[in-house]
Parts: sequence; C-alpha cells; structure tokens
Amino acid sequence: MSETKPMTAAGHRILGAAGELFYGRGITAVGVDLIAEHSGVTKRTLYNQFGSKDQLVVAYLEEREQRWQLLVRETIAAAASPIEAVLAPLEALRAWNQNNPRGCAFINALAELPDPTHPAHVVATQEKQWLIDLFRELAAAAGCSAPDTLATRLLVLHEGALVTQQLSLDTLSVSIELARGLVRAATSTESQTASA
Amino acid sequence: MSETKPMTAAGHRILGAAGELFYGRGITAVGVDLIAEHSGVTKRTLYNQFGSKDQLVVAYLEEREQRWQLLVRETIAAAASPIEAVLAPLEALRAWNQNNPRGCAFINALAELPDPTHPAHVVATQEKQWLIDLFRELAAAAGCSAPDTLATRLLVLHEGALVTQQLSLDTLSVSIELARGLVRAATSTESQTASA
DNA sequence: CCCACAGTACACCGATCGGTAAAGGAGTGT
DNA sequence: ACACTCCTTTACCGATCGGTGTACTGTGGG
Repeated sequence: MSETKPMTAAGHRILGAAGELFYGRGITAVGVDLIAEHSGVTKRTLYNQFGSKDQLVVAYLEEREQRWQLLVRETIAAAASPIEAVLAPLEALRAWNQNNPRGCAFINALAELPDPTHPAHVVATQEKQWLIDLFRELAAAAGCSAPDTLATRLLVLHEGALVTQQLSLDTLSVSIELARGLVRAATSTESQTASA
Repeated sequence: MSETKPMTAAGHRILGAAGELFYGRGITAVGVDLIAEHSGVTKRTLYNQFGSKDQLVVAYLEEREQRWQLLVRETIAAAASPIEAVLAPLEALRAWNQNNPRGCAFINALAELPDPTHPAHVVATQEKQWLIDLFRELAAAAGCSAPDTLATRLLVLHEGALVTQQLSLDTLSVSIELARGLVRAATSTESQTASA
C-alpha cells in the first residue's frame, strides 16, 4: 500500500524508537517529543515524515504486522507436516515472545484506541482477521472437516496465550499442547470433535 | 481493606463516571477534569475523595473486581454440579460481556500501565491470580486429578474469549463448549487428558 | 552551478494535563 | 452557638500535549 515509499534513514530511526516506546510504555502515554528525542531527530523531521502522531501509530502497527506475519510464514514453511503447520502461529509465539514481553501490540492498541473509525484501530482488527483466516486455511489444508470451528478455537488459544504471557505462568506451552490435541482430533478420520 | 470507608454520594458518582470513562475510553486518555464534569462534581471534590488520579484508577479497578467476583460467586452457587461450577467463570462472561463490550478492564489497564510497581498494575495482576486460583480450587473440588493443568487451560480459554470478544466472532460459546469437554475429560475416572 | 530535498535548530501556539489555594455555603451532631 | 464534614466556586500553577513557522545547513543529482 504505502510501504512503496523508500523511507529515509531518519524515518527508520523514528519508526524504531516509536516501536519500542509505544509497545513498551503505551501509545497514549508516549508523546511525540519523547520519540523525537529517542530517535535523535527533530520533531519537525518526525512530522515531515509521518504527518501526525496518528499516522505514526498506524506505521508502527503496520511495521509490527509485517514482522509478525513474516515470522509466521517462515514457521509455516518450516513445518514438518500440514498438521504441524496449523500450529505454526502458536509455535511462532515462542520466539516472538522473547522480545515482546508486553503482550499483543494490537490488543493493547485496541485497549487504548476505542474509536472504531481510528485508522490504527482498523489496522489492529485487520491483523486479527488475518490470523483467523490463516488458521482456517491451514486447518482446511490439513484436512480438517470443520475448519471454521477449529480456527476459532485456535484463535482463542492464541490470544489467551498471548495475553496471559504478562503473568508469570508459562501458558504458551500449555496452549500449544492443548492446540495440538485439538488439531489431531479434528483431522483424524472424522466423527467426535468433543461434543457438539 | 479500604472499602470500610462509607464513601459519600459524590464519591459514588465520581467512581461511576470514572468507571464508564476509564473503561470506555482508556485510562490515560481520560483526564480528571472530564471525570469531574461527567459526575457533576468539582475537581476539588474529586481530589478530596480520592487524593490523586492514580488512587482513583485503583478504586476503579477494585470496584470492577468486586462486581465481577460477586457475579462469579453467584454463578458458582447456582451451578447444577461441581463440574458445572468449574465452568462458572466462563458462564459468567455471558452476562458480563453484555454490558462490557470492551474486553477485560484489567488487561486493558496492564496495557496502559506497564510499570509493575504502579498500584493499579498490582491490582490487575492480583485479579488474574485470583481467577487461576479459583479455577484450581474448583477443579480440585470437581475431582480433577491434575487441577493445575486444567486451571491453566481454563484461564487461557477465559482470557482468549475475553480478548477476542472485541472482534465480531462469538468466541465465548466456542470457548465454553471447548472448556466443558476439557473438564469432562479431566474429571472422568482418570488416564488420558489429551497427551502429556 | 544550482536546485531540490532531507534534516536541524529554535521559537512558538492553544489546549490540556494532574494538582492546588483560598474562601464560603449547607447540613449535621454536640 | 459551636465545630465539623462535605461540597462548591473560581482561579491558578508548571508541565506537557500535538502541531506549526521560519530560517538555516548539508548533500547529491541534473
């Protein structure tokens, strides 16, 4: 869409600083002055590059979206089987969470920007839509008879693991283990998927 | 703890307005002036009652915590069996989400207030600790052989359902259905709980 | 050579932020 | 009558908010 713009060196630094600060301290709590200072750039340059704070927030979310989706795709490509591929988004969280201990940036953004018409809000919801669509496609490719149901279940597990990460418990392993059982059950022959 | 204070009429109005505004628009995005205006109260009164914005945020979270825990306890008391009681926190979300479409106030607060030493942060994490402890007790009371594992799984499902509620999908029914299967499996005789 | 462009430096804007000062009105219990 | 608490009004504080204007510097390409 708009990533065709080459983006200057200063632009990258701004986006990098904005990423750390927005994710680490919250979007509303971080001012443009702080971002400019952390990226060693004048506020004027920031506004020349991004136009407004809102647009910078959108760029921040889009950048994270790209990195995350790339990681997921790589994990899918490295999966040993179609069944393991369904679990790839969950498995990708293992590495992702190492550097992102503050939960899901999109969920956090939704918490801070309730206005559904806000462009950043739209980006965040689209990301989740992408994920459930991906789960559905992977489930179908793995031969699941009810891809919709499995995809919704996996999305719940995914978000649950993400959001409970901030607590000390190791919920990711539990979620993956549980998800693996669900995928196995949903792709084996047919019939029982744990009640109806 | 501190709810022994009777709290004046103005105090209740302030807390009510703060609840709606903080939950609906985000904590950082809402200023004390706005809360005072919405509760028909002077800013001076607000500060006489709560001392600071941070303490008001804490009071806001504690009030929600009390309401939520009360609802959960009522749902547990109304459960038809110990096994159904384990699902009570999930079932309670059915009614709760009607009036709280913006996800979990505690998770949202954690997203906005990253500082672990912030009193509101502490309240939010304590709430989640309460929930997983409750799940464990309920699981044990229902005769589950591995209450820890089941509790963690149910917590993931709970948080997943809560956070995906903001998207259009009806994930709550899916989560409850899935949770019911897990509880049944974990409480029936013994052996297989879907791999180890 | 010269122009366009990216970036800097710095001052400035109105608005809002969380929080306070001082003084007084209204109701209650003693 | 008294003091006490609750709440009000109005004004104010320094700091920060997102955002702009203007003039200057450096650099690279035609």
